[in-house]
Amino acid sequence: MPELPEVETIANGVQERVRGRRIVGVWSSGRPQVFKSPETVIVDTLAGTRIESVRRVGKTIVMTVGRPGSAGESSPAGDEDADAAARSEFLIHLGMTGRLLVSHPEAPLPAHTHAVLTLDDGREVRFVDPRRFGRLSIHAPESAKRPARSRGGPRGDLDVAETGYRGPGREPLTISPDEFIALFRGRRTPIKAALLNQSLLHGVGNIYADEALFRAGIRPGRQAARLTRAELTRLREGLVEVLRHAIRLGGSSVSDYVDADGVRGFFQVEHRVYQRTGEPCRVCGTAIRRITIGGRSTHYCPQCQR
DNA sequence: AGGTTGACCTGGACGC
DNA sequence: TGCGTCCAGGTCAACC
Repeated sequence: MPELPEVETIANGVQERVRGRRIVGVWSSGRPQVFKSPETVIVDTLAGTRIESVRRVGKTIVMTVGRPGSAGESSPAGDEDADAAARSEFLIHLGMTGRLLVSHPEAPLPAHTHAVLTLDDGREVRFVDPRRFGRLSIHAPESAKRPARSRGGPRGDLDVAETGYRGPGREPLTISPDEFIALFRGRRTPIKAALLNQSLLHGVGNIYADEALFRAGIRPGRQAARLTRAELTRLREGLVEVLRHAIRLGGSSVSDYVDADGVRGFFQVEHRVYQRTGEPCRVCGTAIRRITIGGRSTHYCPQCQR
């Protein structure tokens, strides 16, 4: 169930713990389906690098590493291309059950561990995923194929943003109201299915899609293209509200799933409809209904959502 | 091309 | 107790 808020919390928690550390060893399990890039590429790319940052893009954790000694760490101004070449991005997708742990080496290795990064202080970053829906890969920087000069504008940090991993869709937390509305123009699919489409908005999964539709008072089966501007405006607001609320809750419990060696659940916002089939709506008391849309269980209040 | 469906996985819940 | 069955869902490939 890691969706945007959980992934954001984990990325922040891992970054606090490992930023600036050097990766002195890389181990992988050899489970083929977990590795979207060849394991040898992952090992060769990461070994000996320094962790510069860990951030979230959609549902993906992006670990940016630099190769010390080359231009990576601090190069003279005007050498951005060399900078980009010395930098790589390690993409970690947690799938359904993936966890990214920062552990001391003496902590027992959990079952279903697929990759371990050993840091220069002895700690380990461990990727654990029983169900193996998670994916590990190296993002090939686009600077290599980028045309000589990208369209004007200031250089520097912007350059990193342009060449770095951008994800398949738009960011729900920063997209403008007009751009949000435009995403659904002409979409004949149910709004619930459109919310789950990562090439439109990335980061929204089954839980927050249901919760956002409830807050906006919209039935999940409504055709996306038929929603009014007012409804889509409410939907964006409901989505941002529930995502931000979950991120706030996650901040206080981050150590439970970044530092823990045992299995812990992700934090739960108090769901209003998700997995509350048959229970009374918290607003009107009507029994929450469950249907299937796009092969996913979908929960809504037949009274509050129209 | 947009839309829809099923496969991939395993642990946990449930029924008998 | 133990076995079988079903369900959870993010993403991708295959199909319409």
